[in-house]
Amino acid sequence: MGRAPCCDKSKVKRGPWSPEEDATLKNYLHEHGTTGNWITLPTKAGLNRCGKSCRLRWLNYLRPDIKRGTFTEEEDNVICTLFRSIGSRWSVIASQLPGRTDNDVKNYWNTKLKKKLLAVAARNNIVATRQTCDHNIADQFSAPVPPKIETPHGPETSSCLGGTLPYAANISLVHSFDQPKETFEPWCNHSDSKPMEVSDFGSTSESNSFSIPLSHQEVSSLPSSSSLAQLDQYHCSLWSGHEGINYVNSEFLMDFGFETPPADQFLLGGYGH
DNA sequence: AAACGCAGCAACCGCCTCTAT
DNA sequence: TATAGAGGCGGTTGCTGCGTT
Repeated sequence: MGRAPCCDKSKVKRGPWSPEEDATLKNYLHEHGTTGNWITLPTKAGLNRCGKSCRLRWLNYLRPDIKRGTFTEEEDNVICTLFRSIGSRWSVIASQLPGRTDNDVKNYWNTKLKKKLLAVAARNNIVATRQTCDHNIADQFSAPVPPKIETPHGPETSSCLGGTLPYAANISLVHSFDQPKETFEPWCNHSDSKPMEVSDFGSTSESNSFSIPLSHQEVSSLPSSSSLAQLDQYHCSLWSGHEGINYVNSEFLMDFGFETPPADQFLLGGYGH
């Protein structure tokens, strides 16, 4: 027997929100906040809606800090990078893009970015069929070794979608996933690297690392097969750099329907160490 | 002008985790 | 410790508008 639904769907309104409903919800939240209970909120606010629907409407549309409009190239880079590193964890990715919602990021990925990446794959002569080439694709994205980026200011600002080798390929997961947690040591090829916010990613800052905060829930929700589960429970740190890079290129291919590579393959294709 | 196809996006569904009891 | 309810999330659906034929 499954869970009881959160509300009687036959009695609540569904579908697109009217401006009046938006105003009602907005006004109520402005005056009372969520009071910690979305389920009872619609009744209190005088809305004939499911509480989850109210929550979604607020988070994805009515929140005052929502950023609209097209995604910038920097945002593309962040999405590509994080998708490759952590997969389709849209809420985590969105948390690194101020004003963007997980729904926005997810829609953007599904409708645009994925196609762009497929186009890149096509340009690299990657045959996007499961039958022919899991290994072929992995090869294509992990080799040959890309040229080192000479700038002392970290990676160039080229789009991850633009070149023959996506910019995001220059991102590394610094932890060795095979290491037991107790001996976990962030690996970084730059002694002067320090954490920075992903929102700074793509800047010319000398720092070329960033970290992704993970809640306990997020960590525990990782699939058991994911070596990310071995990471520190609150911070999964990533570094980008121009030397000694570990490539995780095959990871994002799972979005194209390919198997997620084994954890140890995260570190394949690196060079310089 | 109508029909059709496609892209974009808002919204829903159902599962998982957390938390209170 | 077990259980139920709520929150949160990712996957998916379906509506709408626009472009093409």
